[in-house]
Amino acid sequence: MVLVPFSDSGKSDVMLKKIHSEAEELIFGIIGKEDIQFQDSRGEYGDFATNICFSIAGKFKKSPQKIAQEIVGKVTLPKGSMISRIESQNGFINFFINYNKATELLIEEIKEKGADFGRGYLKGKIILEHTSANPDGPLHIGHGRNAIIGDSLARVMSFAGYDVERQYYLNDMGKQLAVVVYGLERFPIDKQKKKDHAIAEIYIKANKLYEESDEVKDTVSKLIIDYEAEKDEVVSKFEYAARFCLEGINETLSKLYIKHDIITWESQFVRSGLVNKVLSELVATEYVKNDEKAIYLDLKEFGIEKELVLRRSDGTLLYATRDLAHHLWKSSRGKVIDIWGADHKLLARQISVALELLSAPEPEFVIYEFITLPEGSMSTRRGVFISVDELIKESINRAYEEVNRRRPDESEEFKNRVAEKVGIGALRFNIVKIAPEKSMIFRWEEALDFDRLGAPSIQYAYARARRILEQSEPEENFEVPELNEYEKALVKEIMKFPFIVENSAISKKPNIFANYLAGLTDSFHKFYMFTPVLKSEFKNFRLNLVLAFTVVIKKGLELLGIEAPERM
RNA sequence: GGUCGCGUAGCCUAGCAUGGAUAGGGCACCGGCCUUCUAAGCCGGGAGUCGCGGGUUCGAAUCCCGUCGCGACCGCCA
Repeated sequence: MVLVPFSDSGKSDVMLKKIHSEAEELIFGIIGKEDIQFQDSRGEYGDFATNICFSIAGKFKKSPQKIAQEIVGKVTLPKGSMISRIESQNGFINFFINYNKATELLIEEIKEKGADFGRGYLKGKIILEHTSANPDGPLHIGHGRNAIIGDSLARVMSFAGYDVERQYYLNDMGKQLAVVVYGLERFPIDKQKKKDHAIAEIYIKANKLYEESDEVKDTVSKLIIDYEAEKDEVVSKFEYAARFCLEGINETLSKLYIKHDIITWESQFVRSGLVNKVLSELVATEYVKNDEKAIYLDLKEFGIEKELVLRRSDGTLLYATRDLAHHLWKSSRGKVIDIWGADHKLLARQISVALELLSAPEPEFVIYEFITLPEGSMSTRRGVFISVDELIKESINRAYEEVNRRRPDESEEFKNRVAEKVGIGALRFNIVKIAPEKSMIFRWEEALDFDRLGAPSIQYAYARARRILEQSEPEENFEVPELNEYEKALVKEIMKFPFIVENSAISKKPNIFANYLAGLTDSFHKFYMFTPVLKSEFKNFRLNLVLAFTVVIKKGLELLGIEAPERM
């Protein structure tokens, strides 16, 4: 692992940054300024290392081994250094952290900043769009992946310093919602069911009629045209249906602790005239082509073989055209990030190029691959899908069984409360920990995996730490003794926290953060096993260390939208 | 057929952007640890040609080329 230096070099209140700067200066003092990188080490190789001697071997006409030896021989560690030892081995220069000093500063910083420890200094407004499922039924687990990646990223980026606005783009002008509106006029809605599920039932039935009958197709087309023309009674029907479904969807999202700041309606960009404005601006470019009255962009020059149709020959506009206006609007508010499924990769490229033609900033896309069922792909239309609601229910049930088994004497209230936190946590974590570019096959036993280093294990580490602190409070002042290997490992993991926040935010990979949190947890469980706190001569110091850990792990869980139970 | 993504032990996965020292984990399997801060934990064990072939490099899981397998897309759908 290469540790990327902090982007804001002006801020040096981050421990690891301080230590790296010092290491850098020690080396520059001997060989002059060079482009230097540090990598994380473990075991006998110390805490971190640099391979600088390999890259300058040619320049100095000496072997890396020799250079490393010479540098290490010449270095004198200043008094009070954050580095305790420096060694050369195989051409690498290995550094050992002065834990005694670093730990004191680290814990003091955490106690001073509290939940703000690790907050980044990145600046700017981010418009992050995620979920954006069609209002034709409940979220299925594919939408769930979108929502969980999007929400986790929003949380991490926000903590890294950005001003993040979370948007849900509601596709109200498509065929799907029109079919739902058609269906609502012919079938009674099941009031017993959750709203989005009731809509799906209508949608599936109506869609069957749609596919079987040209007459129904015409009726639905008429609905779309009337909606676009803003006919009052049709508008109210569409809005009613969309809001009805969205209420159900939001209920699901809120169970996952996911909330959007604003909902944008596809239709609002038509109504405002922005879509037409975009169209006429694009028509003025040299890339526009006409073909039997249809208008499209020829983007071959940009490496995109498929033309982007903006207006059909019948004069109606397409989803992509409206989405261009939508993106233009978003980009006027801030830097745009979209969480999109892999099926939208082509559209993402087309949108990017078209926006470039409009002299608008290009959006960034986080593309995630599909979740499929063992028997094939999901489809709301065919009613073949696993809903997020189902997954939530199963996950909480499974969590309840676990709590009940492990804490049989606790109250029902306790079991239910813990089961919900653990169930939702496991669900979110199991999805966010996987890199978005990996396609997944959904298997219940994996989705309901409560094993080591998943969310329950992280939550458990927090609960264990809280249990210690419940029994004794750390004193304000503490002295750092010689640390054992478990304490060192724990301190080192905690030190990385601000780096990981920024790294995860900049690379837009919340899975990096999730994996870090598992590593931090691992170091705590090992510490816990071998390092008594309450019955130790270093009790006060260790209480302070445990306190620092709870601050960081709690914030870490929060950044993944996972609750940290005080007891479990 | 073309474009994009993925391919790491029986299964799942980290690392790949920024090439470095023994490829980290987890599940499953085997063997240990609860009179000591909650065992949702810890310790130990076996299991790997990093899909395959070439190239660049002092050094490749990581970069380049080729190839195979899987997925997504290639609508005047959304």
